[in-house]
Amino acid sequence: MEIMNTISKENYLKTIYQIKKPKSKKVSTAHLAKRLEVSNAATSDMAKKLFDLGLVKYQPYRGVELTAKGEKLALNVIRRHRLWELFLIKTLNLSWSEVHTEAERLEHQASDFLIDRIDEYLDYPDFDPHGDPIPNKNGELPVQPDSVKLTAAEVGKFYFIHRVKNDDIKLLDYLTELGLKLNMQLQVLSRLEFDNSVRVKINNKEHSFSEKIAEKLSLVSADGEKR
Amino acid sequence: MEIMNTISKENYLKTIYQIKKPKSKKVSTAHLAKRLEVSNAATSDMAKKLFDLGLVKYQPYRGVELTAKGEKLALNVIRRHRLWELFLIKTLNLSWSEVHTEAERLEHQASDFLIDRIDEYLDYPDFDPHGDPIPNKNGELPVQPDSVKLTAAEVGKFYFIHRVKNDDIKLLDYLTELGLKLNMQLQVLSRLEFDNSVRVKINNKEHSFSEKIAEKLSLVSADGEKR
DNA sequence: TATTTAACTTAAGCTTGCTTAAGTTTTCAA
DNA sequence: TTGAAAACTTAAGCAAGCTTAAGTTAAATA
Ligand SMILES: [Mn+2]
Ligand SMILES: [Mn+2]
Ligand SMILES: [Mn+2]
Ligand SMILES: [Mn+2]
Repeated sequence: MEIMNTISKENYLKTIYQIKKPKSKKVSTAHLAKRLEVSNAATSDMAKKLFDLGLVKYQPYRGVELTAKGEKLALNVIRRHRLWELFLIKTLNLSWSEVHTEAERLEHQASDFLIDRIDEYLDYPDFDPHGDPIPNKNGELPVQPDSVKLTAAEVGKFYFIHRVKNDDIKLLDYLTELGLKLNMQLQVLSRLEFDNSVRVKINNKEHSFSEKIAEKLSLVSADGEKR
Repeated sequence: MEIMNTISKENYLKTIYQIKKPKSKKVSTAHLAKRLEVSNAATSDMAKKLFDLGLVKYQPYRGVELTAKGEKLALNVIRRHRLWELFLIKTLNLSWSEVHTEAERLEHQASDFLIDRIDEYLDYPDFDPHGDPIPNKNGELPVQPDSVKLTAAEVGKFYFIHRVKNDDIKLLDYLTELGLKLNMQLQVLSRLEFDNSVRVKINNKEHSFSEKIAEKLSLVSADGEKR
């Protein structure tokens, strides 16, 4: 078993990394299948191949887990994805959702050389346009600031928008439409007990977000900073 | 037979377009095979598939020729390639050969939307970094200026470097090393009858190019222009 | 024009990454 | 603790894009 690096394998590794929980790092093949929109049979099959390549631990009926080698490759795909996103936003000024869609395909192309040049052009950024951390070329993640989800933010306090989960393109488009951008300041006005929706003030405009949306927004405290 | 657009098919179409002569547009499967570095059997096989898709005319033992539909697709791949090249040169300042290698892979990725945004960013350029014409989104090529190859240029006259054939990366690197850039002015000093090598002056430095190199350089007359 | 050789195609078979259908193994509720 | 249901895997098979080996056709040459 030698060599690898196909688009399909890269997507499996990346997705395993994205799905895994911090504690139990095991990912069921069925869960993987759902995310990748392929049959369960296909993921079982691939699990065996990735195992033979030393990229995952795998025991039938017990799910997969990335090995150190597999995780490094996964982080490299993620790095490529996020650098492409930031690069396209900086140069072509695309929107959150547009950039994500393109990066989904470009992440598998581009040599390491090109990615490093993009990294250099962007001055070695720590975060991508959604606030997601960008692994460096050694696969190390930048230190992340303390953040809370909007669902858990304190009423009355001021925050900066630090990260927007980009697993749903519709949401990204909606937030873009509202004029929301990363690093904007935000004040939590109130939280409705009935449905856990949150009222916030951004740029002197008030917005109400459902719990489902609030869950996707991560904030860092703006205490002692410019208001 | 429906749908298409795989990386492999795009490369076949592009290569057929690149190989074909202006008069007889037929391309032998063996010639294609050599250029694509696959077996003859593989190109015969693919010829049938492209025929079934209505992208080439093909009769066994008679070579292939692009249909209008096939040519349009080929030009679109070429458009994507050349816009990527120019975009990467403009933003990241890569060299001729670097940019060509990356574009070779990126040409198959990127949505039409992204390509149009790159086109817009570059202000709808007519030529790529090697002086190759960039088809517009309808597959139309820009009007090309009258040019001569350095092999046929007049001794004593002044020209601008208009185009450098980029089918050999080693050559591109060599020319880059010499400091050659597109649109530079050049004077033909002499031509040696023995081997058809040419002496030229560029930027007040003299260079001698073999016939093989001179053939790769296209020039436009600099008459009546700044010297 | 006949025959040899070069050019090209077809046949058979491989790998990758899928699918559906037919097993297994786990899990969980009784 | 047991058996039905859920979760997962294996088997068989397909399409794409290759390969090598065995034809076939066309071209060149005598
Ligand atoms: Mn991907
Ligand atoms: Mn992102
Ligand atoms: Mn290509
Ligand atoms: Mn070019």
